[in-house]
Amino acid sequence: MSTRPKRGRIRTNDPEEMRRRVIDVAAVRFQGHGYNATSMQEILADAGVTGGALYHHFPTKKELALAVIRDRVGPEVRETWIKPVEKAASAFDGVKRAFGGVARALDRQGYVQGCPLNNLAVELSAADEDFRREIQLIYKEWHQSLAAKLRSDQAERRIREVDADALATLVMSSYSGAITMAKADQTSRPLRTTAKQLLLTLGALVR
Amino acid sequence: MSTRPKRGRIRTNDPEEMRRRVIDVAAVRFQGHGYNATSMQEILADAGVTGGALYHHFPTKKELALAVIRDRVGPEVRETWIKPVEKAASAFDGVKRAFGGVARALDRQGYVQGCPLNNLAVELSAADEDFRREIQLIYKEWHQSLAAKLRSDQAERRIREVDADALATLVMSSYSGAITMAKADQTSRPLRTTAKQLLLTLGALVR
Amino acid sequence: MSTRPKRGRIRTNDPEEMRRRVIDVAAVRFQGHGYNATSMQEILADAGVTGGALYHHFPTKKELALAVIRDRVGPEVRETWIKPVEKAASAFDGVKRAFGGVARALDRQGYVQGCPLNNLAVELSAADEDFRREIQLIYKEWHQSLAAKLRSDQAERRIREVDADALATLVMSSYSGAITMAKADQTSRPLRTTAKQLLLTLGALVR
Amino acid sequence: MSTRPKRGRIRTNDPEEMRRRVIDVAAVRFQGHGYNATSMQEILADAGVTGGALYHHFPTKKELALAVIRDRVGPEVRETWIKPVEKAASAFDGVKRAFGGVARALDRQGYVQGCPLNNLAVELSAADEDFRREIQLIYKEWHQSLAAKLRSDQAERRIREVDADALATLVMSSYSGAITMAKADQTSRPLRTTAKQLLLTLGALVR
DNA sequence: ACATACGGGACAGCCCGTTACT
DNA sequence: AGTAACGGGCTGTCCCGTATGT
Repeated sequence: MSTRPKRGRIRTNDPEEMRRRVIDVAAVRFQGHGYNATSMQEILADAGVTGGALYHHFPTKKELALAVIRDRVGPEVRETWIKPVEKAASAFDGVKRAFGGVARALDRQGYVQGCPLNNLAVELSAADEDFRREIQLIYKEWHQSLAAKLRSDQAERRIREVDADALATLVMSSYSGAITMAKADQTSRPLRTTAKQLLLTLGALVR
Repeated sequence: MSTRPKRGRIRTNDPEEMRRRVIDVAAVRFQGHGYNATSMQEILADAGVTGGALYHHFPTKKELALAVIRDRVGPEVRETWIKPVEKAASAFDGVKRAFGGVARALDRQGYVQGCPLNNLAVELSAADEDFRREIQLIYKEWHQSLAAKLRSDQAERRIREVDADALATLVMSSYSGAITMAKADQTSRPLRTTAKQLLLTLGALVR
Repeated sequence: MSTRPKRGRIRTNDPEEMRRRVIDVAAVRFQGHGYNATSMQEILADAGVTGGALYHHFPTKKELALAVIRDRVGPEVRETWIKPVEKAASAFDGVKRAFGGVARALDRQGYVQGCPLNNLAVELSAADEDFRREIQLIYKEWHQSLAAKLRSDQAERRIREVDADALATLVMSSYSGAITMAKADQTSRPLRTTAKQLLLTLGALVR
Repeated sequence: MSTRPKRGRIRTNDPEEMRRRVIDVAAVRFQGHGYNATSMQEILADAGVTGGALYHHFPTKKELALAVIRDRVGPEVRETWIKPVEKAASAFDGVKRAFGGVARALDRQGYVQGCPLNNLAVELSAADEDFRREIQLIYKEWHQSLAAKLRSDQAERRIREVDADALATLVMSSYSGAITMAKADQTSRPLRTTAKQLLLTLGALVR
């Protein structure tokens, strides 16, 4: 009547930690190979977790992916775009920092996996409405932060009048597309070139 | 005692047509659900082709996908971007037409599947070098056509001096990103907004 | 509104029994048709086991075959050769019993499938090193038991001096070859004839 | 209306040569991986022949294997056993030469694939009566040549009276088993040891 | 909370053989 | 005599999810 498990595995009974580990691994894999090309078994093995444990926390693969989007992809966009822009002296400056930060990160890694938001948006948003909604929320937050910065620039008369929403969209579009092209090129060049040319446009608005 | 095959289908021995049918179906599916989410069986059934026949023409799924990229995705980019730009009076005009054409197509369809090049680039170019190379070729062709148009505009003094290559990259980036966002929005709006704002930038160059 | 599974089978969660059933069926099939001519589906169906269950216990066909060699072929050689020889009054007697036992078994069955060790050794030991190693272990154990018996015969001066290792090898060779020829003949005759002639040789050693 | 083939392959129109090439390749593969583990496609590719051509000469895989047995395996046994025994001064001498020849051949090759007759006998003779019959014919021929030599030795009073048929069977059994064990050992040792010990037995008969 | 055992069904790829055609 | 196109069916493996048990 011993209570210890029959074989190997140590049982930690730390649900928070387990959840975190699983999501971390899943985030990395979904980012690296995509959602469909990643099997639950890969995640299990990598996280050092058994099926029972995982399915206790995440009843389906989809549920896990939604958690990844909410708890990892969202925060990452906030970290790489929203915060830098908010802290920056101007929208121009914020965009420059964000692009630059990502480009440097790509160069450090040596290979280009692309942006998690972009990857999942392309792979999943047409296939499943729940995924799409969750992804869309992040795009919205991102867009709002950029538009807000542009509007505050205008309010403080640092730049000429423009359609802040449209310009924010252009910034996001060009970033997203650039990172896709960087992935196809396996180089940060498209990202850097796009940044340079986009900043020329933004710079032209400065009074 | 009939002499026709007992339970088989009628054989036509028309390899070209069979190849065409398979690639067509595969192109649609890869575009709609992505490469990994599409099973060979789906393609078989949809194309009305047997396993043996398909295997004869495309020994692996990858081989089929490479054929799709070469024979369907490439031509489609040529049709929607390269030709319109070439025929247009100016780069500004070409970009406007291309964006407009795609936006109208999206609205006609009712749902947004995204751009085949973009979808496959995101899903496959980090996972497999052969895919990446093939995709990259299309990007290159697209970029060259745009840059060439910009340079000819400059040569004919229709626009101010700019870095044609960088500007072409920006156009491609913003288009690619816009279509991704349109997919996440299931609406042509991000595409139209991006187009509007991008064209403002291009318009500013016109003398 | 019953609470039992809608269409599934009853689950017993008896891994030992399930493993046993699968290995039993596999052993019979590998013996009857050979490893390569036996499909996993045959084994599934015959053992009344689902793919998932089998995959859980034996991730590959090879793994299953290794288990068959260890848990069925080895014991069978022990039963038909090693134990009879150990229990026998002399090596001569042991060899006689072993050959006789197998010959009688063949006649009872009506058809000759050969010796499992021999069959797998021929089919697999050149193709895969892991198989070979596992098979070789059984040969070694067999050889040791025979040589030990011969040496004890010599020690007790029941037989003349001979190279016990070499003689043990000859016994094994002639048995293995005889059973192969019995298979080709579908008759126990080659086995009986070989036994008779081999025992003449062994008998000549008796003082 | 040109008559030349559309693509690559050169057409030689030399049926004899084609047949020979196919059988050669098949013999090597059946010997190396076994009948069931060898695919027709491997043979096709290796022989540089198309499916149609092969199936023109051999309607089924089985038919091809039967041809291999008749035209390659049989002759090889004749070459390695029957002729050496016939030419030898005595049965003792013939057996010595045959074993020695094979052992040297194994050492030259570096790895042990076993004896083609033995391999096919084990893999196929229980599964298919046609194979068995064809294989059995070779065993019979082999047996007759050995028994005849032993009888002529007796007639010329070189050896004591023995049951020539039984002794021939023992020789064949021990050779067959020895080569199987050599395969499992991936060494010529079991063959050499068996030969040594068997020749002691035969030597004891010499007057 | 978590681990093992298990259910079914799908996956890409390969099999042997045949048929249309030159 | 020989080629390429093609027909179906089957292979081993792996999938996601659930049930049982501790």
